[in-house]
Amino acid sequence: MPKVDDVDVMLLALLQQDATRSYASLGAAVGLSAGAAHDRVRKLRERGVIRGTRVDVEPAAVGRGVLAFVMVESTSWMGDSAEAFAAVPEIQEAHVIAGSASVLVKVRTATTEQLQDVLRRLYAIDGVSGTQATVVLETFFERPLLPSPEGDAEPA
Amino acid sequence: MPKVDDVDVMLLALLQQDATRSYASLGAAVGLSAGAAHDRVRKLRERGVIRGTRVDVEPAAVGRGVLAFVMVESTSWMGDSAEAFAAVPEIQEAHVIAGSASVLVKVRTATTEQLQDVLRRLYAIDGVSGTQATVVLETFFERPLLPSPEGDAEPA
DNA sequence: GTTGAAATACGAAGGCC
DNA sequence: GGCCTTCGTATTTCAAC
Repeated sequence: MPKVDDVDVMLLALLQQDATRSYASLGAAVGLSAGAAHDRVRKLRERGVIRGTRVDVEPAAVGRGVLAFVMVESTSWMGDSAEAFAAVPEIQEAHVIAGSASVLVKVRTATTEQLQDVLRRLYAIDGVSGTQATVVLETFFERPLLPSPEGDAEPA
Repeated sequence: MPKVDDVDVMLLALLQQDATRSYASLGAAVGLSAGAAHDRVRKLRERGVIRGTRVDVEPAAVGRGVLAFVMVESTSWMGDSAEAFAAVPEIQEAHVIAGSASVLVKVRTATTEQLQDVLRRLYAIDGVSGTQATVVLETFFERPLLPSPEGDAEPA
């Protein structure tokens, strides 16, 4: 199984910024033909490096303007509780963490009342002994993993 | 300025799952022609409801296998420090929060050594008085805002 | 990895409800 | 105003080199 090389990383960075670009312009940016660029991207998809292509939706526009992070404390091992958290649709992310709390979840709701209701449903999960919610006042930024390619890929 | 209606939400949900779908199949899923679906999606982009289209990259494949959340405490107002956080490329998200800490950041690095280096750079930001890092042991899930359409959109 | 050709999808225009 | 159909064009996708 081949590794991700520099050209692959460049393609990934470009596609993280805008996945609607044509393979022709993609190839031109990294010094490849459209066919070769297409082939590389196809292989990145097959290998699971690219997990999918999705639109980025403004949360407030779909009634999810309130963002909060919740530390979920528990009395028992939570490693098998993924589905219990997934059953709460307002939870966008759930991570098992090292530290005093067991699980950290990222929650988006329309209102703080709905946030409170999510906390209630979190308490209802087996083993959950407490929650500590932190409401976000302002999001500085949310961005892709790879840095945007500022200089072009192909110097003379 | 028109609101986002039910059909729009369905389109957004489908495009959050897979933005490579054709407008024809998209339209079929919501009971519209390809042209009408295309028109709606174009307007959603124009209005900023769709902020962009991006590929979802497996972090471990690009040397970002370590995930941590860091609470950044400060002695002064951090509301104007967005660029200072943005200058650290390993920071994927930065949010101003209510509570004892001032800023919550999501960090992805290759190793815990690099995570330590990020903490060092956070301390170097003006006004930062302390950090509290929480390392993620396992990610249960990270998913789009809108629930996946399970039943089809067009019952007989 | 490149080139070239066929199938497909995009994106715009015009008419209809 | 929103939706449908049609058309020209660009893009994808696959073949052979």
